[in-house]
Amino acid sequence: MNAVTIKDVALAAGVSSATASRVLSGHSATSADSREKVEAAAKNLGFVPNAQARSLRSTKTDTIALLISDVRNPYFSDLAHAVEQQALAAGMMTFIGNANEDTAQQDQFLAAMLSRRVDGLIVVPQGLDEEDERPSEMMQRIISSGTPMVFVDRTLPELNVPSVSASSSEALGEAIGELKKLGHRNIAFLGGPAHASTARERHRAFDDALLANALESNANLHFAGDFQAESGADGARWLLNHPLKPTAVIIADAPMAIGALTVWREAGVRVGPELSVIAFDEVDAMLMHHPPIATISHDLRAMGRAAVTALQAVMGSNEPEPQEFISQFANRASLAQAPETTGA
Amino acid sequence: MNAVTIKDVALAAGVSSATASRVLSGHSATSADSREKVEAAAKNLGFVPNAQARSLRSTKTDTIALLISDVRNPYFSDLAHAVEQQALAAGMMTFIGNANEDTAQQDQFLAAMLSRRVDGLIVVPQGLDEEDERPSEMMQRIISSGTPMVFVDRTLPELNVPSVSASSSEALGEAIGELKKLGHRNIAFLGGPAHASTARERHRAFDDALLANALESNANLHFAGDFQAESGADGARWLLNHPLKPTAVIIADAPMAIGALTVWREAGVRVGPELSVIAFDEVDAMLMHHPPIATISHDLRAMGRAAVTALQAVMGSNEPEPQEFISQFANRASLAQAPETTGA
DNA sequence: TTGTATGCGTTATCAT
DNA sequence: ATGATAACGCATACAA
Repeated sequence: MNAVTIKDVALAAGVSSATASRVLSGHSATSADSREKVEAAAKNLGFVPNAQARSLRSTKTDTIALLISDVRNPYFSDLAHAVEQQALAAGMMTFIGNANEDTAQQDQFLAAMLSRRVDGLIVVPQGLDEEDERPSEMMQRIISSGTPMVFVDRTLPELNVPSVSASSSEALGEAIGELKKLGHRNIAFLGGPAHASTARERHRAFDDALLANALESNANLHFAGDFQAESGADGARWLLNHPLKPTAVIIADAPMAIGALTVWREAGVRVGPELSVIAFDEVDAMLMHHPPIATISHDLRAMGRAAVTALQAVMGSNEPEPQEFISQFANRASLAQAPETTGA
Repeated sequence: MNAVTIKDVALAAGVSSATASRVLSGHSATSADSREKVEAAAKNLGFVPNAQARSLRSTKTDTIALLISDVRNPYFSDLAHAVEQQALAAGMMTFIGNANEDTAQQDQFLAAMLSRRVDGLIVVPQGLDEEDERPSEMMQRIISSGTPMVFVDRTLPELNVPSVSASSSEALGEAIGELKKLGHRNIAFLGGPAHASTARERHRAFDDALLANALESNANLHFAGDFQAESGADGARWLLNHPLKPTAVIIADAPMAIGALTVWREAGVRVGPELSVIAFDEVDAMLMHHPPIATISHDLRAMGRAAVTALQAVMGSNEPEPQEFISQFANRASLAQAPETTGA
């Protein structure tokens, strides 16, 4: 059993617990002699400092929390990896939590982190409450607690929390331009849930891109999903039955794209020749698909790093500069000439 | 700023901090009257208990740690998700850590968890030290600290730690049987690193399955990778240049499979007709591939749940029953008749 | 440079 | 059922 405290170490080293503490935390001045003795004793006894006691006293934990909305979405696990590595380099541990696209789970994790007095929070926020359209009580509690927090990927504009996000306007402009050049006119959009800022941004950018390319925006060509695979499948079926027979489609995230592609495969729709597909998020599954799916993606490593940097600024009570990353369009074989149709 | 402690709550409620504590932690008997007052005051002041102080005193954290070897591998993020959900149901938080297939990172995370006095550990262990073939010092320290720990997925046989693992013998038996029926004789194996027990188990089961199907085992048909994509790519090139011209291949995990499939695609090798492929781990990318890749997989949700249950047994100082999950073979279009060859 | 003493926020003990 | 008080393990102000 582990009951070895700093007192035991001090005793074994023949010094006071204060000296032992000073040696082990490496701060104030200590003599070479005591350093040697204390370090030997600590190693000998297998001393593991109690982080609870330490940070209870020093009011810092050297730990940040990262809340993502879906661990199983490779997009977010990439982001998590980037954040973790960057935080590690800055000497901080990262607690990764999963909201599961659910506000209640988000709040539970945030409560646990608040209770554990993490030094800061990096959050992919869930949306506002459906009923009263306000941020969750927990969000407000965090803010009034003064715990440093930044948003990453998504944001809640009404909250004035520094955010690191991405802009897909340019990429979508390129993408739609390419589709138009190939002869597509009816382009559908399988979007995410309106409560996610990224979903709204992508939808808006889609409409803007149509406009910029002198194509008509048609609300009937927008399907509202929820960023999960099942809703992508629903969207795929919706598209197959659509009276306007769209020849191209943009899909707002990878899980939805996977759900949709599965349906189209089963329905015998040939992606590329019969239906041009562009998906947000460049994950393995997009590249393994035959033909490879054209994607719009961002540099998640950079976003993760930027989030940590922004958080550090807040922790040092500086105002971080708002960061926006520009998405990239990658053209691939899933785009092809629009098939001849009787439609517009 | 958040400086509201239980004392503030007690003061506002007009009771002692002891009573406030009793109400808020829900244990001992309290009067309906004080319960009401304390809860009101706590809510009012936005009281968030300090978990550090709490567990410093109570020597429990209601928190377990889960160490996986690669967050970005969907296999492990599925496992993480299952563990987290099950732990949540049991009232425990989960700290997820990432070893990045690296012993040093593993040990760093374990040290942090030990220092934070988690109630228990669920670990996908990295292998033994390359030089002295012994478990890392940190592993030994954990064991001698008496912190409850179970291994999941992989194990270290020399350590006598309860483990939850999978057996792929049956599934590989079926898989190889199917390949033989299709006329394959030279079947290659792209394996994982010998330090991972799962890699050894899969390799052994592969050899056994050849034997059981009256096929010859040939060490030259085994390629040693490291479970990462790049080594899968190397393995794919190795296979293309192999003198025996294998017509079928088993790949030990999803990242390696993705690396390999990418190489074969670029080399113009038609998976299925020209090369039959079976991959461990059923992830999206395997199903999106054209043709869909036959897989051998286990029920990760069940494994995750079993790991939590086993850990709870250890925490209650019971010996958990060793658990072994049976892998499933899923036949798919990536298997086809062996092409005519001049080889054996 | 080192030791003594105090406090971080909470819960357990021992009274009442 | 409740209150006063000590204690958890560590870091720091102060004194020496």
